[in-house]
Amino acid sequence: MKARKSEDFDEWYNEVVEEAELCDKRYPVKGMNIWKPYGWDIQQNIDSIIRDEMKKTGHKEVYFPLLVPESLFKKEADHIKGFGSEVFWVTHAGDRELEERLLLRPTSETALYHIFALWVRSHADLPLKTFQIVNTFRYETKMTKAFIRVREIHFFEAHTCHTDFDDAEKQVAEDVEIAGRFFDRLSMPYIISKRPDWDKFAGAYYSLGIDVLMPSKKVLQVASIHQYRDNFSIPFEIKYEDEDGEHRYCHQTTYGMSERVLGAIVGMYGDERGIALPSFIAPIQVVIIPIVFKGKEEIVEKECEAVRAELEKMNVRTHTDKRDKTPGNKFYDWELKGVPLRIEIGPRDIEKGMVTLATRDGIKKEISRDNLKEIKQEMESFDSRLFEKAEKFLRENLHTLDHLEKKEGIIEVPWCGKEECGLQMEEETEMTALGIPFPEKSCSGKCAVCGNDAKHYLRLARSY
RNA sequence: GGGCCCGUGGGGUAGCUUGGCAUCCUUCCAGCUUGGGGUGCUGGUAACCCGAGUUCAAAUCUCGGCGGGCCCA
Repeated sequence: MKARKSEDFDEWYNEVVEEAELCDKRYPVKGMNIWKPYGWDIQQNIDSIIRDEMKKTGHKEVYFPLLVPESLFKKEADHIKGFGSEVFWVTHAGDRELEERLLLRPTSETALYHIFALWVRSHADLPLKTFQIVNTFRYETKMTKAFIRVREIHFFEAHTCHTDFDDAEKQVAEDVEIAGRFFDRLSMPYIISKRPDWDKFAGAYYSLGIDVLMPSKKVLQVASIHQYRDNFSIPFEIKYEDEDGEHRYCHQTTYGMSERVLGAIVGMYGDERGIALPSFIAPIQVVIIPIVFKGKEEIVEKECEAVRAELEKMNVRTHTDKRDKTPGNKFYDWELKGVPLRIEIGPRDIEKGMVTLATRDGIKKEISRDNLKEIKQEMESFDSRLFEKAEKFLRENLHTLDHLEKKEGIIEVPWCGKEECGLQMEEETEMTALGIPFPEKSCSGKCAVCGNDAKHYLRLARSY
């Protein structure tokens, strides 16, 4: 690594995603990178967390087509207004112009809801809880950045339909819980904010944004939860017959996340040596480095294999690095790739009946060969150290103020709730309004702009 | 949306002002050596983003495209 994380985070980030072999940025279409095997492995592990959560909460996995006819896309007015300028169009097949243009989904509402209208007939069909993990496309005009702003997005989206607003609200609450468990697995501290009306999702009644704080002290939105009310069900005619034979429109919600979660992991836990992975998603949780001396190859090799087998039996994902490189070289390699734990086995260890353990965050100790169970415990404490470090950073950079003041990180200032005051705060601080804290935090001060009684805190930060 | 900078082996670079021979480091491959924090030596593979123009001659000058990075709204 050439760039230093502590000095130039953005440059460090650009370098580390390639050096750690997460992606290859040389594909000749802007904003479309290649997932390398190691990076894809990690992303698959992240996906499996949310897939498990979805299944546990009664969502069914679906997979809808990539192309959406123009006529469907145009059904909800705000939605087109929000996404219209960033869709990729398919206009030709061979050299014949298509009768109706097709677009690559920037998100899948319009594709799904046309069909939901056919699936939902009666109250017995509700709630309808679905999700899919697909690629979506947005023509970003701003600067692209690996995993953080891309044009082909690896997207998780849950879509639900409900009998009424209250039932949809329950879904929003469940989504908040799911997010909590999801980010816990990743040892990742986050904040939830109810987005201001001028910044909610195109077509939503309201939006909750989940943000994390990157080392550059800019926030990164990693997930969103939307309450649509009947904004989509009316134009798409998603109706059901209730117990009394009345026809009613559904209320809907969505929950979405992307590979930005991986971007956040890279940014939040990495250091000058490379990335660091929470053990739950690390493709390799323990790497074994044989310390080979001439004449003792066989003993060392055997011992490594025995340890590997024992760890595998404990369901620890283990890899032995048998490459013909010096140990120091291998240490740097695996640190770059963020492997949580490293075990070194050499003649000295074998004599003593020990193995040498080194954690990715720099703790080195010996553990008894007969007590490899400890490894599980070591992984857990590694994960909690990751969390504590990131949590401390978030806490230190979240400032609750009683007046408007430009600060690094996230600020919370009293706000009367009027759009013009909010917009003025954005302008004066050169920050983006994230919204009001969720759950709501009581605020008794005076609006930092107009001086009237404040209704909420408004959170602001510079953002990616 | 507005402005600025940049594209040379896989990665990082020198050369460009003043047109002609493309430099060094690293990675990679082969061999020996070494092996508890980037061993050493020998040999090898490998590059001027694309297109057009100027010219006897273009990495170098001009225009366009594509790609990358930064700043401001």
